[in-house]
Amino acid sequence: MVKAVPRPEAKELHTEVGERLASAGQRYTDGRRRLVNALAESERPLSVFDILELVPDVPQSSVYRHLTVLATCGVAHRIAATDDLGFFELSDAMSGKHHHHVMCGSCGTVADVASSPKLERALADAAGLAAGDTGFRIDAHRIDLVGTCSNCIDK
Amino acid sequence: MVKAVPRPEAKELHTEVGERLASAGQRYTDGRRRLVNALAESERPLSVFDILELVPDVPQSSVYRHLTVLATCGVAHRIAATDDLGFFELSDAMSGKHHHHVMCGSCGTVADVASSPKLERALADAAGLAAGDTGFRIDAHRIDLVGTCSNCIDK
DNA sequence: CTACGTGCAAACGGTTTGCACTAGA
DNA sequence: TCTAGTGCAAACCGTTTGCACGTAG
Repeated sequence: MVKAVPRPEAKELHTEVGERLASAGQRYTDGRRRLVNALAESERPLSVFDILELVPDVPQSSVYRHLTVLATCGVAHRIAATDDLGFFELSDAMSGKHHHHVMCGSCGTVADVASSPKLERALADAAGLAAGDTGFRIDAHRIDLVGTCSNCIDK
Repeated sequence: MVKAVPRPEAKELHTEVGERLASAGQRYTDGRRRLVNALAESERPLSVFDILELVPDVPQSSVYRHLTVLATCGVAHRIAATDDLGFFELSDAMSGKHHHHVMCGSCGTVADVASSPKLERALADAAGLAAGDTGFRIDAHRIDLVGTCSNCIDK
């Protein structure tokens, strides 16, 4: 089963988001609040299509604009999916949990997976090696497990 | 520095690709051969734009079609980039090396990074956990280190 | 000879943007 | 009041596809 990732209290979350927006010279409007709620209440990343279903009275273009703004403030971010569809979720700083993703290669569903200290340690080592090899400064990592969801296995 | 990932001999590679295509009822034509060469000779994944520069006499639509066919045969595959641009590379089965990627969040450049036994072990554990948590069957994994390339650091 | 491959140009679809109007602080 | 937000519709751009011709096997 997919476990719901624990989120901070709704009030706390909105305060935090409001502050982040304010410090970027942005307002926390109703549409943005509803969008944040949709992301917070979902236990998995949402596509823009999902969001439009959950918040039908916000037009597409606004959803994209809001997501851009929220991403700039570090509130939300886009995750790379298997296909061309973009998925969005609240960032680790908001949800309070560092995690990775597992995605279904068949239907494109994405779910969250908690990380582990062991994995993170191994990743830190890998990042160090990569930095030496390539001259990159490594800022973050992304792990996507690709598989088949229980739904698609049945078929 | 980015190390060139060792590839099998050019002849071997083309033989292998030819066989894979044949068993899918596909022909190994000149355009496809040139495309495979471009991918094999590059030490990093290529965007379609890159490919069009390297193989200018193959039209865009053919590049996409070839990539689709090669992906179906397991010869090449698309990797998820930070932005919306698609990058392609020969699959591990062709290059003989399992590896991951490091990508520049600023300019989008992607480079290859070798994996390590330690990292792979940690990943296998993580995959096991994820399978239990989510009911997914895990088939593959993808690690992308996100950073800034030496070129962009200088700026 | 026949099915698959190729090239062109038009279509597609997710995302972005220009513009005129509204509303938060 | 004054700047940022919003909604609509059109533009964008990477990718896909239909069709007629070419070519590998």
